[in-house]
Amino acid sequence: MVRTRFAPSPTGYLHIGGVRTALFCWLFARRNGGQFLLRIDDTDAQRNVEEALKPILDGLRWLGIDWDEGPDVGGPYGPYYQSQRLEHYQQAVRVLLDRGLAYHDYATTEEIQAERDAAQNEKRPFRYSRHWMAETADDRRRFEAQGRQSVVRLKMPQEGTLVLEDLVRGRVEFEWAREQDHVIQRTDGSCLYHLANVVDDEAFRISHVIRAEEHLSNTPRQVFIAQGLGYTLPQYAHLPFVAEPGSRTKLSKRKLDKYLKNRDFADLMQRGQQIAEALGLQASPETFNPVITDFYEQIGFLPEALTNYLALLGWSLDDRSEHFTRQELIEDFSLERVNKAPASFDPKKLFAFQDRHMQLLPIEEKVNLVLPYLQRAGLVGQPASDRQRTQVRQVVEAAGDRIKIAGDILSHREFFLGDADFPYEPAALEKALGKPAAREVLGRFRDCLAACDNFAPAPLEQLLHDFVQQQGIKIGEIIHPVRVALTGKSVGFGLFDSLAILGKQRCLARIDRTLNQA
RNA sequence: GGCCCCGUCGUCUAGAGGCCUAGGACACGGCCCUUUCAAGGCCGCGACACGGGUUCGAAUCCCGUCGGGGUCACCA
Repeated sequence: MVRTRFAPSPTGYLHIGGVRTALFCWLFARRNGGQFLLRIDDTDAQRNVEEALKPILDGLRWLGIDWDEGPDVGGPYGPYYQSQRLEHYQQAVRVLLDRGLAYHDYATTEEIQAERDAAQNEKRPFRYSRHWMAETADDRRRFEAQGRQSVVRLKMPQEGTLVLEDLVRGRVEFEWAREQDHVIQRTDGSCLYHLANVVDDEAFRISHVIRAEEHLSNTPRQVFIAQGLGYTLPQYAHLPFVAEPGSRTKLSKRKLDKYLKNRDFADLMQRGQQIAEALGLQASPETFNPVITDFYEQIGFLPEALTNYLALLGWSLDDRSEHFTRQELIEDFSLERVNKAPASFDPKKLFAFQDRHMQLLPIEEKVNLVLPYLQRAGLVGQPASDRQRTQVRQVVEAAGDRIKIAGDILSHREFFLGDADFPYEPAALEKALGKPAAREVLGRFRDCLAACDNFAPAPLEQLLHDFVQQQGIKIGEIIHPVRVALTGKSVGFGLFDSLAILGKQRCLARIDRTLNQA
């Protein structure tokens, strides 16, 4: 039975690289008819775990990454919070101690540091001298009489080689003698991640440990613990990490300022901020930026598009398949086809995937997607009236592929504002209607419209062409002024669609308002 | 610095000795379509890090060099 797990710490946000790891774990489990579980690594938690966990669980759910066991759903091996599993870890420490694979150590932090510094000065690799190692009860009493406190350290082998068959990296070798005597239990009796991790993976019957590459160097000590405890080793698969845009360095939330200097990244950020602003969202860059999953949910990305993009970041099926639904991903995913080299995050390419997925979305689904944005911006009532819904549908249809993300509907807000309320772009107004002659033409066209009683796109187009011919003008001379009069903008979707959506009364009102502008 | 990992167009990648004059996608540039903006179509630009081997033949195998990254906590 394949069982994989994703083990987030409750940090308050879901990092895009973390999602990619979770996605691969999930895909692998689903592909193989196995289970995917969530474990919360909160051994070090200071803050309110539930609160800090919420954005993470929400993000995973939004992406359709569901878990069979874990928070909210429970499961037979729970609890799934490390903070509630302390006795398991302490029990494991006792076993390691009994078997002579770990020892009580009474060195102070300063003493360890001194050894480290000495090694540094002599340019040799640091290895703890075990000077304050207590292997007998007598030793312990002696050190404790000095007022010393102990931690428990791993007693790593002094020789030999560990050969690891990693499912994505292949054969990897480590020399045991290079490994440190890591602390597994603190002075206060609490346990450290590596120990907890191994104990839980066994307790949860994890068959495949799929995690980011940064854990590769940690694997030997975990293998040592697992073997010492008599566990059967899981299969390991170390994924390449997601790197910064245009770099090979690991993507990190903390370097936001640096990423914002990247043009593509900044563009995405700006696009998001505009939407946030229109929604009156408080968008602190700390929690609202393209490194964090929530950002995409907020501004209206399609979860399938993000998933599709992320899956291709380090994995591919062949030399041409790019578009995958979630179901196709499940069918086609395999660890054998995961790359070894890190892949850098490309906001432009992500956007291209979003574009493609959006284009394939049926119109009604698009309407459903977009409606909440208009409602939150106060442009459409809640619930929307039939008339409003129809209008939204018309706008969405006319906008076509111009709506790349759901929040983009807000850049067509003029259709939902009063005829006297929508703003004009000053430059557009000046360019299209600055000259008196242009205003005269617009006036004449207004009369034409007033006489028209079939306000559908096709007849309107005919009407305009007839008008152009009669007046002996170029089509651009009328089309641009009309667009500005109707929408306040120099760019937008098809003019005849705009006219039809607004209807005769509103078109005339808007043209009159424009003509009355100074 | 030690150890470990990685190295094909700017980016994501295909490639498991001859199918490679290295394919696809995003981005970029040009043209076409067009009332603007998108979208779409066509064309173009553009890479095997370097040096040695092995071989009739190497992006693919071996060695070295260089470069990039990860990791070396009483963090996870």
